[in-house]
Amino acid sequence: MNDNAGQNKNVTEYQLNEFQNLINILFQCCQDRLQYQSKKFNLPDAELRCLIFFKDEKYLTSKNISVKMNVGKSRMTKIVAGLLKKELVKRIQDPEDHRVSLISLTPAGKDKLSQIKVFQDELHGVVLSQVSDEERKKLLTNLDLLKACMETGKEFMAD
Amino acid sequence: MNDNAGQNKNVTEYQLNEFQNLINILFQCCQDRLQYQSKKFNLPDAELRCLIFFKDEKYLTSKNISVKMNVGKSRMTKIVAGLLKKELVKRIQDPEDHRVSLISLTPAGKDKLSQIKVFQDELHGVVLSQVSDEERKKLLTNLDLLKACMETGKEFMAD
DNA sequence: TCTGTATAGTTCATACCATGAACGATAATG
DNA sequence: CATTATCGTTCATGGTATGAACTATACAGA
Repeated sequence: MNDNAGQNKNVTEYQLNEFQNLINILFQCCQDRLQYQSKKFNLPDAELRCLIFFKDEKYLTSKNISVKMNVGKSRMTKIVAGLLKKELVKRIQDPEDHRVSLISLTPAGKDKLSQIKVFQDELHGVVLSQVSDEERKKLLTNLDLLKACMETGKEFMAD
Repeated sequence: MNDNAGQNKNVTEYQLNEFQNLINILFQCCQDRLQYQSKKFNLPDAELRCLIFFKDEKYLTSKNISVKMNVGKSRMTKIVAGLLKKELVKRIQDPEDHRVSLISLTPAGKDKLSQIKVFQDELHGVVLSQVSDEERKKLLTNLDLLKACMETGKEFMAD
């Protein structure tokens, strides 16, 4: 194996171009969606994404979310500040540790979140319903495969 | 058709979740790549992407690139300024129209561009070479299908 | 108990991404 | 020639993100 050093084994020039092209388009679609929903819900994207983590959890700490969102804590301060100002979340002090504050959704926040969820489900439902159930299964399988491929690609980016 | 109003025809809850999950992961992978190559080539992402358009064209105008990149012209001014300062591109006045300036790569810019291309080809080559040629073809077909699905999804976002 | 040491969170400086309005200069058209 | 359109710059604004410095609290060990 790997006896053709430098050349990507078997991958044709055509496949490479096609792949790069498709990935770029797909990526752009995702970005367009983020921008659209950000405008639709009148919420900066980071704040919107933050809200979504409350789908599963009632209380989250700032640190907590910053890990999930993969941003620094200083950034997190600002995101939470934005949500507080819009009164979509509220915060209380953790009675067991005065360093941390527990963040949770206000009723308005819950409402917003459910609207977002409906939008996303509907949109992705529309996208998936373009094809038959048969093809859908194949599509998901292939996306899963692609995920694995890309995961491996990350090792290539280990500087 | 469409006799189950509201409900996305046939799309199961499981498929919906799986799809959203996969898309998010894939999107994140793409973002990670952009960030990595931006760091690797010591170039802001926008400037790097700008450079790539010179793969096919020798001369481009500011307006020209701004359309390709889908950004406003004021933004373009700044991106080009960054590349000029780094001496990766140079500009000359269009002799036929004094309003426009023609932008082209310097030798350093050509060099940078070719390095970027090599990196991207290698990375995507690695990703694709994870699977057999057979699967690769299926994968590309499915990505193309997904592209079409998403294109249709855009109509859903016609506010 | 006192003393590091670790952690949560804020503030500030910096840099990048992107838009939109206002503006000067230069075509192009009538 | 005057009007209109286009190219590009500048400026104000706001969103995304990092990293360093700092405060306050918690905790573990001498």
